[in-house]
Amino acid sequence: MRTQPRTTIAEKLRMKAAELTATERKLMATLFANYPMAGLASITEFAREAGVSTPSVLRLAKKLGFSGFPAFQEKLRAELSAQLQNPISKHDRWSAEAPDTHILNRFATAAMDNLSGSLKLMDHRSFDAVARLLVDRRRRIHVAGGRITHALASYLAVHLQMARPHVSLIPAVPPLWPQILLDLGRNDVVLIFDIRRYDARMLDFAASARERGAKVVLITDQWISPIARIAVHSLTLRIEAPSSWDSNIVPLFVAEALVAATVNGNWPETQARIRALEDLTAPGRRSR
Amino acid sequence: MRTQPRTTIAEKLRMKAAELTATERKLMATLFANYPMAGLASITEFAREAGVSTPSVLRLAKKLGFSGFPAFQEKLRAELSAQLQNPISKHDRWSAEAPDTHILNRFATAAMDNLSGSLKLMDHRSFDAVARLLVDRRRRIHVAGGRITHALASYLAVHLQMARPHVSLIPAVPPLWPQILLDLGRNDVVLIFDIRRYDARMLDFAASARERGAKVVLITDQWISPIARIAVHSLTLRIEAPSSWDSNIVPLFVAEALVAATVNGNWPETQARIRALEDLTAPGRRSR
DNA sequence: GTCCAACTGTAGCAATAATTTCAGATTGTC
DNA sequence: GACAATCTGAAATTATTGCTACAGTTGGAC
Repeated sequence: MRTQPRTTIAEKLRMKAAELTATERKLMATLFANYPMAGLASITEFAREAGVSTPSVLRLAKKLGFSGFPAFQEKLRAELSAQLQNPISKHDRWSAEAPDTHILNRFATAAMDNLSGSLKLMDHRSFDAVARLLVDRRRRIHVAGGRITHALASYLAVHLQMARPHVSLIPAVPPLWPQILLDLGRNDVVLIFDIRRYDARMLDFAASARERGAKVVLITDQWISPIARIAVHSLTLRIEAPSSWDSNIVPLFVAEALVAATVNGNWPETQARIRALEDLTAPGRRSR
Repeated sequence: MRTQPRTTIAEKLRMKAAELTATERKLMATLFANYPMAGLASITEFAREAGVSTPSVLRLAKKLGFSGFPAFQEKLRAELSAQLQNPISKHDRWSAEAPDTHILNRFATAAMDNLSGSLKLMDHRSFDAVARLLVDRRRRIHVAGGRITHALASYLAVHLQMARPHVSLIPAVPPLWPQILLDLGRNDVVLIFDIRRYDARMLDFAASARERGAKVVLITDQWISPIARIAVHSLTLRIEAPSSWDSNIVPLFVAEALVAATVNGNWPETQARIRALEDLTAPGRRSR
């Protein structure tokens, strides 16, 4: 006995996702945002919810093989009914179809715990102070990361470069560092990602940067890198994961939040910069 | 904020049970037999199901205080929707001191929504299929990303390299791609991050890779990159952020989950590999 | 630039659902 | 058995939904 229909509408949608049009994907997203309830209202309401026209809903229903909207809706009801009958399918799961022990669900739980843990651990005034440094256009920003965190540093640098001038990524190659240190001074900010398996050379680099007057900002894990003693601001995060390695989701989260804070801190200049950037990227056509 | 309406229709019905007429009790029984699905069909069907006439249904709805059948039905939907709502919303406030409008809290909320939304959008069987490809030691893995997502690709490549052999990062420089394509064949897997502002050159690359027999795997956003048509597996994610740019937290999440799945898929070999790697990293103290 | 194909929304029409009206059925009371 | 009060469903009416036709728009190919 099967409790779930052969192929659910959710599955059909995922299978056909590639061949859906932009409006149809809007509908798909709306439906998934509140599955399957969003599809149980009238076709008019569903369309309005997704911000598309009623015929678009109809076209999607037909694309999925239904004779019309009522048939589509009836299928949704049937699915829901089957799901409600089956007590095992606790709807409070992430990916309702996958078991709790599935790696996706375990990672999702861990990510949530890390995130909420980090926000409690982190001092939001330190965050604001770092954001102020990044907003200040007179300062030069250098972003560094270790072997694992270099990708994060790179990500942050790329985004900061879009938001403001004078941002550079410190290469992952220690022999190149001396010449960078040479030019550091009081107006420089060195933002370092240092997560356990702390790199001794990174500590040396941070110390030298500070000696030369640069402000060192640290993003680290709950075991706290030794660079914290040198840094003017440290953001401490939780990074545990159900795997052999730590999770860098929260560090990325902080990086993105810092970028957003930088952008918000001086929106007019950032906006002008983005415009100029787009003109350079697509020299042919005018930006809309 | 309450998740459950003050009094549900079920409660109202039980309270008023005494003053209901015989036909109305039939309706009540029918509704309870399959609560609340039975009431979500049209008034006609519900009436037929219970073996009464449509006006009787209407009278019951009015007796319960609703303006008409649609209002009654909407209430049922709202109840069900609240019941199905997943418990992420239950998570209490992040950093209690900072206001809700603080960028950290806003980002945290967005990240959570994206995560839960992505897990609904994503097909976990596709995820498993991708994981199986990554576990297979005979295949060569190539990871690619666009301008923004290159950092993610790099992150994934670095971690996969620790877990298994034959992993390479495709450089962010399109002129270098032809020589990579040259060597692609049936045993190659090309894993591409493509998030909106889709890169046309990346599409060409993916198409060429497929022509040569490589398996293309795509990680994309809810607007779905055109590469999806070429890929054997596509993972669709939600990436909206309260900022000028999209958030890459969820793509990173998937990358980490894929690494974990790869490691789990063949733990003995991975473990041996990590040991060997550590010996090479610290060449001075050769073990035994 | 021009064309073509695919996509999307507006507007009007047909189908169905929801509501009202009213006549018949039922029940209990004297 | 007659009457009144209440309940119920058939039929008619109204409101709304679902569907179709068509035309404007977009984006890509050449």
